[in-house]
Amino acid sequence: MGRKLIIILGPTAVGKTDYSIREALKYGSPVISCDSRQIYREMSIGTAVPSDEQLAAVRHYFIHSHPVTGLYSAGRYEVEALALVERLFEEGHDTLVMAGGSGFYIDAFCRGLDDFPPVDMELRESLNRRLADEGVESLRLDLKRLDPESYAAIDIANGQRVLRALEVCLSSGRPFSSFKTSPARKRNFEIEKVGLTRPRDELYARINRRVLEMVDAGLVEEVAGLSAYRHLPALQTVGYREIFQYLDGEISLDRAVELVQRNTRHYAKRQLAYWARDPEIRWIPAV
RNA sequence: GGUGUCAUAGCUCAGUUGGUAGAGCAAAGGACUGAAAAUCCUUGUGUCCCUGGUUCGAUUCCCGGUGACACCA
Repeated sequence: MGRKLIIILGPTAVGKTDYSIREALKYGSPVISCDSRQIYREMSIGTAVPSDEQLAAVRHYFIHSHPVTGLYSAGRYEVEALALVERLFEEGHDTLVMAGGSGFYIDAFCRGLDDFPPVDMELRESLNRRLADEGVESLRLDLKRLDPESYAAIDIANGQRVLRALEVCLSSGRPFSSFKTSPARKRNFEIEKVGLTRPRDELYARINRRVLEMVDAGLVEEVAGLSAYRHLPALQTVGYREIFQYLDGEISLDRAVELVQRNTRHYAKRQLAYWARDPEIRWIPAV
């Protein structure tokens, strides 16, 4: 019997959770979440994790599984999710269900990332300070010298990208580009990608409504309780940054809600652009 | 009912000494190899309220209409 893994993807608020639970029940599979924010233990309302009933109905992995204080990444997800999937297949599953909206994590899982050296956090912090103080140009010049190939290939207007390439060069003593071999790692199971779609106006209406529901459910309290962590990458998240601004007295609650709605719409748009070029996805209307 | 002000992009408005227009926001399109709900790039959107007049030419000036707002009755 061939082993198969079905990935259910789609923009935020399209209806992945309901659909994935139905699929999981059909195959007797757990749901393996692929969501870069729902993995965090301390975040619930603002990340729209499945409800308690849904979590009780089907076993979920990578929901509330990691602390916000630990640095997470697509690379770690690739390793951890692959190990889990391997184990579940060994235990006798022949069809598994994965669901999530983090396109980069899905790609890391399906195709793999190259092996880059581990990041020195002190180096990253000092580069971040340089980026803030001196601007991108400063980092750009170093990258041009150390790794002209990356300099030509990456988006040099993007400070985060320039910083990443440079930190790999500096910590390894080798050009960032020399690590990129794009191996397209083979997986020993079949992968089927199913994309859920809705008309744009319907999706946006669902997003707007869900943000209001989050506020009713206590989003402001959840965010207030996380203020000690607000500078961590995990909290650089739609729905959290805007509420922090409200709690700081910079904007009204109404304005914060509007911004969360708008930024969530922008996020959905970015997700759709990311997947638009993936020919492996079979798109079906969400119901 | 009278007087005045206004009517331009989806919204808020700027502007054209008469040569058919531009900002912000909203919106749309795109990039992506360990921060990815992050980060970065690109782009418009038009019966200039309607009729008529003056003019080579009116969104701009004039007459009338319609609507909104303010004040006076």
